[in-house]
Amino acid sequence: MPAVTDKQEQIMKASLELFIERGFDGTTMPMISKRANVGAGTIYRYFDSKEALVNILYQRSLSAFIEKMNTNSPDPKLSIRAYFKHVFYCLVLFTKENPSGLYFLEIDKRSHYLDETSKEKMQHLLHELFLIFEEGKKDGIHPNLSGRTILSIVFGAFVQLHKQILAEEIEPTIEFLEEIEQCLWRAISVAS
Amino acid sequence: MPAVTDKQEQIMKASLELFIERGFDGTTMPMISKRANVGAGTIYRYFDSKEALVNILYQRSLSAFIEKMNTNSPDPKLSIRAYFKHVFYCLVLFTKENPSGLYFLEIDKRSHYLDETSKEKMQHLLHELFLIFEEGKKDGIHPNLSGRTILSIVFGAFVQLHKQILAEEIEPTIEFLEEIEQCLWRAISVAS
Amino acid sequence: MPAVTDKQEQIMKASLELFIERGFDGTTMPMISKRANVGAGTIYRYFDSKEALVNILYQRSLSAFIEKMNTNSPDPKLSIRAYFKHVFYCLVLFTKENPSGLYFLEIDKRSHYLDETSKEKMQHLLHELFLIFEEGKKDGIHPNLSGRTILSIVFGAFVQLHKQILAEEIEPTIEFLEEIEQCLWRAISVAS
Amino acid sequence: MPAVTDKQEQIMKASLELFIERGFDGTTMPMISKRANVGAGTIYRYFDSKEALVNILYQRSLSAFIEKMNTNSPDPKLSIRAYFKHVFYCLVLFTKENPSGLYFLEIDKRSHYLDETSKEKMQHLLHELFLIFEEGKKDGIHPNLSGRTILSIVFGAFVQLHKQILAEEIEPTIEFLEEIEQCLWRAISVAS
DNA sequence: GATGAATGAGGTTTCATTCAT
DNA sequence: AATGAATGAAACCTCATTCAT
Repeated sequence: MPAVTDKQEQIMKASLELFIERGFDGTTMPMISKRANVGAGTIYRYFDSKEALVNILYQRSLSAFIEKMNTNSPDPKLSIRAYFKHVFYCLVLFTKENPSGLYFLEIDKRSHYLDETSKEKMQHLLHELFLIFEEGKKDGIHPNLSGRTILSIVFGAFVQLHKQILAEEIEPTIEFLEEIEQCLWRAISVAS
Repeated sequence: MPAVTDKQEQIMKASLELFIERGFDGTTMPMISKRANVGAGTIYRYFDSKEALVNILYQRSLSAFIEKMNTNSPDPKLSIRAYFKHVFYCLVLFTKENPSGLYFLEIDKRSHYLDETSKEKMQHLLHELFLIFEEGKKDGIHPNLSGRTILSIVFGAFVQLHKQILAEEIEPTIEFLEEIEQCLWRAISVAS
Repeated sequence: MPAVTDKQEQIMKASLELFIERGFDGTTMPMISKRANVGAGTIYRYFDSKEALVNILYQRSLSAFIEKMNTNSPDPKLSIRAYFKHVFYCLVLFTKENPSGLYFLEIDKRSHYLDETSKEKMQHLLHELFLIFEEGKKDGIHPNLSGRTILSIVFGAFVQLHKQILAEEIEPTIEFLEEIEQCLWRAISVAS
Repeated sequence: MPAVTDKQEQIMKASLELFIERGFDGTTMPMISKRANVGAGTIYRYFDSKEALVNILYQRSLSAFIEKMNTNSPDPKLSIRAYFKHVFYCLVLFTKENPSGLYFLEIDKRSHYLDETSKEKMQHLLHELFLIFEEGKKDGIHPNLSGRTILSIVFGAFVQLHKQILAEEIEPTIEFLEEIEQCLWRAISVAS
């Protein structure tokens, strides 16, 4: 990924925030340019179009998340419990560093503004996780839940909690996060 | 609520579907009129504006859901476990009868197109449920989770699963639903 | 060709005039909508885009001209002199009925806004005339001039004269036109 | 006229080419700067604006043409036939040395981007030629054609032929040019 | 009551021009 | 002197809404 200029960073930050607040179609280019403190035309020096912008943000968020997932990852085959904890705290750290980035994990894959690359990239990540959780059934994951189902439960719950946190209706203390992690593990595992 | 004409019904059905598929801002009035097989002007005989339309749909969905919740409701004070099951199957039934209606349960309360009435109505429903789940801590609900947190987990997971079902990536058999209900209960309760 | 509504007619008239006065790129949609006394959006009910508009006008002008050429056409094989007179007075009549239409005969075939259909249609007309004038060499057309050259001379001169007439610097009396016709025939024929 | 720097020359060459290919309004400053291999800002070191640029080019082309016309010019009063030949070969030489410059001889004098100086300069040249061809009626020029008409025929035909040559649809051999010269003379003269 | 043609405000995007480097 | 990033006015086009039929 090439070096990113100052203006470009401002534009990406402003866009992400606005896409969270108002969605893609509810965000206008003038809104972005105003929030980013740049001229309307400047956005087009860095991004071909509004669609190109959202797709680049999407793919960047996804890449950043994947990179975090691959860093210090425990082997899921040794302990799915440890791996789940890893996934959970990746989500936590990712949202902490990049409070608006998580938004992209919840966009419907069929969104009319995502291009093929974006869709495939997300599909690929999900598929890898499916396999890992399927495999995990040997080691504590509830055998009646498919990998896909597990991901829906965990991501769905996490994203919803994150929204509450952003809205400052919930405060994410360390104790709270530990509680949630156990709670989601209980959901998808067999009692041990 | 006054009787609802045929055309009005077509318009509401088409709007709901489109709002799910493309979001509020991504849906245009011409799209709605075409899908509903009515003239563009006809929509304005029944709804003052696009915003009025989405708010009426939102409030209708909410009312329908609340009515279902109040029908044959077990007393949460007698058994929070039974009450939770009731809530869960209300969600299930509601989405079955009204596959697009659930969308409105997930709209961010800060959505720029919701009016005060819509927001308050949702706030009111959530508050009642908060109280019930808080109370339920005496009776099996995990004491470290706030009512708000519980709702986020349950709704977040449910909505995400529902999306997968709509996308036909998961099939909602009776066994599957029972499994999910237990799974979510495990998440929010203390082991018994 | 389908019936043409009133508004559509106004738009086409205004566009043609403006394309003559200012060229395609120098004409803006607001200019057209103002001259045609319609809203900016109305133009798009009838034409997909500015490019579609100019191409439809181009092809309509060409068709109208071709139709005029095919009406009461003398056989070029019998007398190329008579046929040339026919071509000349087709140009005259066409520009009289449709003062801006002639513009389209002079647009460079490589214009960046003409689509393939437009280019081919013009190419086809020119090709037919080439052949006729080539053939006419047996019968008075100067043998050293190619059909293409003849057309360039005749059309080039005619269009330039027409511009002067539009600018009211020349008055097109009947005598004047007869003079021009003879003058252009002298140019392309061998003295008889 | 001041010495012309290298960059300035590149810019003028690129502009002329593009104005021919795409017209004034269809040519953008970025296109010019790219074709001229200079920065966008550099153009503004040499020319105040896009309009100033086109007017300078216009007037330079005109001056160059006038200078060529005044060099070795035969006296039109001695032989209008010789003078016509001179004019014709001035056009030929001028377009050979400056293939895009001729473009400016055909621009409609009412072009919205020409300034008063440009229009007057052209008007002046045309007026001088008018007078000469009017005078020539004593000496072979057809008495029923006004000077203005004669110029329209000759310039119109010439410019159209030049376009075909640029498009490489006609090859301008010496024989061809002689033919054309005679052909245009036939058009505007009385048979001798 | 129902329609869809018409509108113009406002959307996305381009481009002539400026100015810090 | 030369550059090209930055700008915002204005381009093309869309769409919520109105209204004559």
